Amino acid sequence: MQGYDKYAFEPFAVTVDLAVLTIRAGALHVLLVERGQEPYAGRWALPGGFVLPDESAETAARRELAEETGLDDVSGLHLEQLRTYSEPGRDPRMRVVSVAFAALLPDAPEPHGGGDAAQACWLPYDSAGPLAFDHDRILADAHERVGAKLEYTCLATAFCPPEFTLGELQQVYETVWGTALDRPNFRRKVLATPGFVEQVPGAARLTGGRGKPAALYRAGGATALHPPLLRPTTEGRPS
Amino acid sequence: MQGYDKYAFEPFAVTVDLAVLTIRAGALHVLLVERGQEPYAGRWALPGGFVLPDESAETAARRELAEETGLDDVSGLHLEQLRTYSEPGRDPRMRVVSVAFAALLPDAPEPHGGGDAAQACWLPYDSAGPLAFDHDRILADAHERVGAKLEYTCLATAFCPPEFTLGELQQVYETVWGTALDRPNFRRKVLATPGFVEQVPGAARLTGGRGKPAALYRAGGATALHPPLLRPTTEGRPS
DNA sequence: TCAAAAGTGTTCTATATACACCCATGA
DNA sequence: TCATGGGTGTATATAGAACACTTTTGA
Repeated sequence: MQGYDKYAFEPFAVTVDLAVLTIRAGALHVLLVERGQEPYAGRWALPGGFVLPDESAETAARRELAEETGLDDVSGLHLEQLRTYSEPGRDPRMRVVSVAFAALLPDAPEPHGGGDAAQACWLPYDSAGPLAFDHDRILADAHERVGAKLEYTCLATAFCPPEFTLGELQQVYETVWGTALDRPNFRRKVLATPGFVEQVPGAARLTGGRGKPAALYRAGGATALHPPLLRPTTEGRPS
Repeated sequence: MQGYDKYAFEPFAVTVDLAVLTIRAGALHVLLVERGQEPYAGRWALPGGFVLPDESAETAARRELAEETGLDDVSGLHLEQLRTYSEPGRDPRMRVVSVAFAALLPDAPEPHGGGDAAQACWLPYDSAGPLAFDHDRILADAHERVGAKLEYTCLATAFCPPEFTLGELQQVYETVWGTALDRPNFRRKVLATPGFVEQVPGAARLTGGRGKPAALYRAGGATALHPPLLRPTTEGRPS
């Protein structure tokens, strides 16, 4: 750690990029902004921005999230640091090191379009065409990470409103993983894990217009899932 | 993304910090360097350094690893990005954003002490007292991450030399997790996972001076472990 | 011939899976 | 009364844990 100040004013910009995910109408959606300037003008990109001098990356990410979504209170939302992307050529203009985050939202309010972005909206994950910069990679990493964490953490409730049915919780798993799950077995697994969910006494909600009203649950205090809820064998997932 | 150049010359330094782990005499060890200057002069710290203008964080980490360990070829070693630490006050001198990595080494050559560091050596993980900066936290995060990845990836072979016995592989798990495992069951699990290890035909090695010589194995091609090799229930591990 | 370490086999139990079935509600 | 979604029960297969046992080597 000699020569500490030698590179102190090298032109490194530090930014955050956010993969904001939600579930709308049974499909995974991403919050994207349309770029107004070169490079990649007119292309979709992940929302993000500079880390300010007195901010941590997490603080900057939460600020950007609030700006882009227009939500009053983003303090309770799940923000997960993915990794940092630092390849020298990832931004053609200058050296930009970007700390990427995944954010999980329960309901999907229409984005303000406020903040920096020219235009912001929710797009289905599958049709989120080629994005600007290396954002395709970041988005794929976010999806993979979230999918993996559903297996061994209680993260799924972050996609749900404060009160939800077990059917809605199951839909989170099915949507993120892209596989169907056996409802009775899913139910047993979830209820057998202490602290995953806790029932709201007496409450019930009609989900599809028809059918028996479903009991409502809240997120419990647990964070880890023991034993894990493994996705149906995909044979050799990436690490 | 307006005002792109506004903060371009804000004094952000980007560094890498490495938690270099190995197993020596059945105990987890960390590579540490002694700081020669303030702040934290005389204290142990994780090796690390600045990301150069034309490097990615991964490249910088590998360069630092080679400098600190004095190894010729660090290209095959496992380097894993942990996360980025960016709290404004983490270095009292200036704004330093650090990308942390965990590196896993098979055998433990005595470090050169070359490169920047005044002195470098291996210390047992448990007696790696209070480190400089937020390096205690980084080291703990590295341990947790490696422990978790042993469960569902073939990462354990990264701690082993090119040819190893199943007993040595088991010792990796036991050392990192701090728990004893049933040898017959461990053996079956490992051999039942295709591509985890492959036997070196005819080769055998005497391990403890006495006893039956153990068959030798090489790391296989697989990266993921299906089904996972879960550590004995610790009830509610962190996410 | 004993201790130590490798390797094999067997039993018991917990968990996962795949269903069949019943319940409550709106159309 | 039928379709729809919620909730319960149960048989079977698979995987994990515990432990007894055999094999091969050096002292």
